[in-house]
Formats: sequence, structure tokens, C-alpha cells
Amino acid sequence: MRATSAARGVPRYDRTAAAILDAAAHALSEHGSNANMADVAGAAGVSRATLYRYYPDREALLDALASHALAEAAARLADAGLERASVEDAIERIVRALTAVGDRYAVLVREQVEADPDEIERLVAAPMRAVFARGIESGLLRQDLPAEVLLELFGGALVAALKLTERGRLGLEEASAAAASVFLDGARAR
Amino acid sequence: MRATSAARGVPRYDRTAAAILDAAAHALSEHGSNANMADVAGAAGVSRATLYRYYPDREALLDALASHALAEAAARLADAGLERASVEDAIERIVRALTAVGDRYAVLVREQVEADPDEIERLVAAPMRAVFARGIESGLLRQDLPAEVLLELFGGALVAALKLTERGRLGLEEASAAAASVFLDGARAR
DNA sequence: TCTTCATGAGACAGTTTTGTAGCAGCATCT
DNA sequence: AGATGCTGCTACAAAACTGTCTCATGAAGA
Repeated sequence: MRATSAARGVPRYDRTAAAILDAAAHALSEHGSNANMADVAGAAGVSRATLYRYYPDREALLDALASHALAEAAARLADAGLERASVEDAIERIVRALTAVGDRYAVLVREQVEADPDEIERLVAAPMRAVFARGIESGLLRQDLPAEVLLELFGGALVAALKLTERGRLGLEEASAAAASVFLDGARAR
Repeated sequence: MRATSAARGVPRYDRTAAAILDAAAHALSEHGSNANMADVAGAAGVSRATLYRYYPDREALLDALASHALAEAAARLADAGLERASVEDAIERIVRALTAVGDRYAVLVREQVEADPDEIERLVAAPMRAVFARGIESGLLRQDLPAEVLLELFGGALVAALKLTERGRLGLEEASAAAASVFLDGARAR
């Protein structure tokens, strides 16, 4: 096929592909899964035909979007050096890392695209859960709730922070700080 | 006489309408907005034609569903006697009230149906915000965050509780208690 | 300048979903 | 039993969306 040879040699292809993906992420997180391919194309500033040239069908687009977001989140989490930080620091770093991916994260959550559950677990959920487990074990975090539950509640706080920023109620920094602070205080052992 | 005739004269229609709405809520919260009218009809145990007889189009169904959920949530909140309870009690009662509406609330959130924003504000958001404002003013809750922000974070905890139950990770009671406890501790003044 | 190639525009078929309509069966109420 | 009216079934038209294809244009690269 032509696409493969083009993708191998030409940087241009990758560049526009990424641009489309970026715009698509934005469009989809606004309109939800209701968004057409036409809507996505429009948001990306390309024609519908071009969109289909880059992503053969809707599924391909969603998959690419999901793995892109996952990769970005994973990269930021990996850079955060969670293992070497205190639990409290680690939690704040997670908040900053994931709110930064915000837009794309929201897409993944709303739709149930769920790139590859195993990859999500390995690259995102596991490192976070490890932090919580460490906190529980060390006695910093309350021990009456399993790490899994804390993880979910933490996710709720994250989503809330994103909503606050989307709504312009707070800046990203303030919202992240508020979410981290409230969650941490709530999760801390007495 | 009038009351009984009103209750007995139209009951059939209203009863099936309510039954359809109930099944629709269930089907929609499972399949998301991807669910067809056919799916909804199937879930409700009626034919597609009958579904359309009760709700002329998709929008009418969603609207009815939204206002039904809103009414239920509002009723439970009103019954909770939030003004007469302590802030801590009030927050726990809100959690119980809203997680009970769970299913239908999830539908409203996932899609952006948003019944009537004014009604939501008046019947749900305002009473809750009043509790938070009272807590802030009385010094029970932290004063570095506006009630609006606490409200959003609280919403995040609520959604997390619903997810935990949907996933079978915790029972509704446990999940509600965990969410209330973590949020309350996090929102409490030091 | 000349070639190459991505792009936009638009037509097109196929599928899914929506909403309407008619008709016959059946349950409920009198 | 008889009348009313709700229901399911089926067919149908219209719309929305998807995915494919062709062709002319214009910009980037040799």
C-alpha cells in the first residue's frame, strides 16, 4: 500500500497525522462520541477525504488517539520518578502529570475506548497503585481502604480538577493543587 | 373523588410510560449513547412502535429521562433535611441521596443531556452549595477553597463511588461511606 | 522549471437509524 | 358478550453516517 511507504520515508506525513490526531482529540472531548468523522475533519482543518487517508476508519482514529494519549500519560508518569519521591510528593506529581494530559484523558474516560487494558494497567494504573500501596503500608495513608479504592477516588478528584479548568473556574495549577490537597488530606491516616 | 379519578383514570398510560422510562434509563446507562431506540424498546420489553407512541422522538425520551432523574434527585435531597442537619451529617446524607439515584445520574453525566440548567442549579446544586458554604463559614470546612470548588470535588468523589459499585468493587453502602469519609476528611479545616 | 504528490471537492453506494403509518390481535372494562 | 383502546408486527420513506473513488488544483521538492 502507498500509505506505508509514504509513512516510512516522509516526515510530512507523520506531522500532519499528528496534527489531525491532536485536533481530533480536542473535537472529540468536546462533542463526545456523537462527533462525526466530518466534525473531526472540520476541527482538524482538513477534508473528510484526507482524514480517511490518514485513518482508514473511525476505529483506527480512536485507537490511534487512545494509544497516543496513553503514551503521553505514561511518559509523563515515567518522568515523574514516582518511586524515588515521598508518597505525598508522588501524589502531587501524578496530579500534575495527568492534568497536563487532560484533554486526551477526558476522551478516553468518556468513551470507553480503553486502548489496551493491559497497557493502561501496566503504564498508568500500576505505578499509581504502587504509590498508594506504599503510602498505606508506611502508615501515611489510611489503612481502612484498599489501594484500588483510593485510586478510584483519586481519579474522581482528577476529573473534578479538569472540569474546574475546562469551565474556567480555576487555572490548571490552582485546580490541580486543590484536588491534590483535598484528596491527600482525605486519604491521610489520622 | 377528583384525586382518585385522576389517579385511576390515567394510571395505565402513566404506569407504562414510567416503566419504559425506567428500563430506558437502565439500558442507556449500560450501552451509553450508542443505544438505539430499538435497544431501548427491547430493554423496556415493548415494541419500537410503542416506544415511539410514548416518546415521539429520541430527544423527548432523553428529556423525560433527564427530568425524571432530576426530580428523583431533588426529591431525595429535599427529604434529607439538609438545613436542619450538621454539615457533616448533611454531606453524608447527600452522598446517600445521590448515589441512590446513581444509575440515572450516570446517564445524565455521560451524555450531556443536562435537563434544565436552571432547575439543576435550583434543585440540586444550590442546596448542596449551601451546605458547603455553611461548613466554610462555620469553620468546619477549609476556607482556602470556595464552595464551588468543594462542590466539584465532591461531585468527583460521588462519581468515583458510583464507578466502584458499577464495577462490583464495593457495595453501594461501602462505596458511599468511603467517598464521604475521604472527601469530608479532605475538606475539613485542619 | 518540472515533477511529484498531498489535498479538497464532490459524487456515490451501502448501511444504520429514525420516525410514520396501517392493520390485526388481544386484554380490560362495562 | 361487546366495545374500547393498547399493543406488536410489518412495511416504508427519509435522514445521517460511513467508507470509497475520481479528478482538478496547488504547493513542495529536485
